[in-house]
Order: sequence, then C-alpha cells, then structure tokens
Amino acid sequence: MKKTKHRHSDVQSAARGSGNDVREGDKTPSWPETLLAWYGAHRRPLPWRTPGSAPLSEEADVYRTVVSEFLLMRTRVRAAEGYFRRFLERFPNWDELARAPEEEVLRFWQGIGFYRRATYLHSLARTVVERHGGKFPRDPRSWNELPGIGPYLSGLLAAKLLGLPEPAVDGNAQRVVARLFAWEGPKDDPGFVRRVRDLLRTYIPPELPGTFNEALMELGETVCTPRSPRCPECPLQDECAARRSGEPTRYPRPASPRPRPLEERDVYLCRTEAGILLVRRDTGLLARLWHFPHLSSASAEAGSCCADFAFIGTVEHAFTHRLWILRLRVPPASSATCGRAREDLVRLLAEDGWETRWFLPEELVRVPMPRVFRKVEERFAPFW
DNA sequence: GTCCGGTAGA
DNA sequence: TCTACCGGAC
Repeated sequence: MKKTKHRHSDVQSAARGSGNDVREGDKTPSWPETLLAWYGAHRRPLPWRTPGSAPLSEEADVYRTVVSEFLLMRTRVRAAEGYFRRFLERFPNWDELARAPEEEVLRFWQGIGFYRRATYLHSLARTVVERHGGKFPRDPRSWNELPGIGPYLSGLLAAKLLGLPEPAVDGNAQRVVARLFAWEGPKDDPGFVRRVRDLLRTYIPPELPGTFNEALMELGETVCTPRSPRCPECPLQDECAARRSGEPTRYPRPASPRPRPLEERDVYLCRTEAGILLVRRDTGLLARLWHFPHLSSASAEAGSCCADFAFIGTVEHAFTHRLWILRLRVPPASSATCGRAREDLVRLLAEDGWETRWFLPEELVRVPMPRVFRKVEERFAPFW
C-alpha cells in the first residue's frame, strides 16, 4: 500500500482558488482566454477524448481518460494511440480489466515501456472494483491510496472530474509556462514544477479548468514543441517572453544530463524438449516481463560452464539510463557439455533471484516481453 | 548520438 | 529531494 504523498493538499488548497485573469470589462483577452479560443479551433480529436472536452460524467469516460493517461505517462501521443485502441477493445471497463490476469494486461502493454504503469493500472482497476463499487472514487483524499496517481494525474482528474481549478502540470505545461514567462527552470528541479503549478493556479479559469489544462498541453504538444516551436502559429506569441528573447528554446533549461553506464551481459538460448527457458522478476528493470536468461558477463565467466554456450553475435540496446551490450549465446554442440552448461546457468539464475519457466516456441508470441528481448528472439529463432 | 516524458520508493 | 524506470522522435 502506498505511503502518504502530500500531493492532494494541492487539490484541496486549489478549491479556495486565487481568482484568474478574466476581468469583466477588460477588452484585451488574457492569455488563458486566448489559449481557450485557440484550443476550440485546434483541438485534435484523439481516440480517448469526448466531444467538446465536456467534464467527465459517464464512468466509461472516466475509465477511458484514466487508461489514456496511464498510457501517456512519459510517452508521446503518437506512440500511445494504437495501444489505447487495442487495450480498450480487450479491456473496455474497470470490471474487465480487474478480472484479467496481470500477464495478459502486460501483453497489451508490451513494447511501449515503463511496464510498471500496466501493473499499477491493473491494480487500480481491482481497487476500483473491490473497494469502490466499480466507480472511480470522487473524493480526492482517497486518491492517495490509488496506485499510479501522482500530482499530474491528480490535478487532471480534480479539474476534469470534479471541476476544481487545479492545474495538470505535465512536461508540456511546464514548457509553455517557462517560455511564456522566460523561466529558465531547470526542468529537473522539483521547485520549478511547483512554481509552474502555483502560477497556473492564479490563471486557471474556474469555470473551465479541465479544458484549460488540455489546451495548455495541446499547445505544448503541437505548437510550443521542445526543439522547433512554431512561434508564428502560436496564439500566445505576442505575450511570450521567450519569443521576445529571440531564443525560445532556451526555456526551460534542460535537465542536467546523467551518465549512462554501459553494461555487458551474456544472453542464453536455453532449449530442451521442455521448451525455451525464460526468466522474470518482480522488481528492477523490466520487472514482471519475461526475459531471455542473462547474466553479467563477469558472473558468467566466474568459473561456470556458461562459457561453453557458443557466441553468435551481439545485440545493443539503449535505455535512457543505461546501455546494454548483449552477447548472444546458443547451446554448445556436444550434448554432454550442453547439459552441464544448462544446469550451471539455471543455478546462477536462481542465485540472482530470477523466476524461471519453459515456453514452447509457439508460445513466445503471447508472452509479455520488452523490445530488447524481441530483438534477441529474432536472432535466436534460427537456432531452435 | 540527444532529448523527451509522470510516479514510486528510498 | 533524488533516483530508477522504457522506447521512440529528431
């Protein structure tokens, strides 16, 4: 169960509101009004959007919104669209999702990354069904107990579901605000996100908080883009401090780069009459997904028979925070050597805390597996 | 190659 | 408050 995160105090304090920039009799529209007008004309019809950005009323719309937002965490709209359609077709409501086995949910998530989102969403569906009668709770205080609902999604739902004047601060909103006011950031400073949220609270129109949040994010996605902003098309160009500066992309300052350690690992095709050996674990990188068994090249060399597996080439895979060089190994030619090497491998995997299971080759297509091991699968296929 | 993007757990 | 987590676009 989740710990207290202090995030919904934001939602509650927002209810007090600090007004907005829309003043009666003011002839010049404030930028939130300009933004809303632009959004009315440029809103993209995305598969999870209801017509006219109406507040969420039907539970089916709440479900679709939540699913789409889980898919969109740290993920672009274009990448998420196809996943959303397939996911909704198979899991059309909280009940179907809650009933499904986790492995099937992960299979629909495979390839899009950040797989923990899928297990959180699945667990969220079960909580909604078992503890809230199949209806997403309307009390923001109870959101603390829900997996996968952080400050952004909490703000989004507070606005869209409850009509509270609460900002939904994603990367797009941060960028648009940073440019509008020429705030440097840096983006990886938690204080920066807080300042953006505080500022947006003073501008968010109390009558249309959900639409305003969407509009801000839409502008960031389609016009105020990270690298090549289309300033001449921007409805806020006249009030944008970054544009006036002549260097809009200087805002916000990018997060400080992190080192990306290189890891060499040996990956094994382990094939018997029982099938092909795959492994998984509950935590860490690619948690809950199936992997071809792999060991750090160091531990594989440490006096084991794994070196008897024949090297057939390498696969490289870049994660954001690390780089993998995988050395592909297939069973040795001699069957005696093969048995010994296999026992050695299974023992070392168990010591590393991996759960092991054998799959028939035709079963692999239905197994949730990340991109990197689909690449490996392609290279191993000729050997089974 | 470099940059982009929310949440949880520590 | 910091770090781990994935894959795709440019």
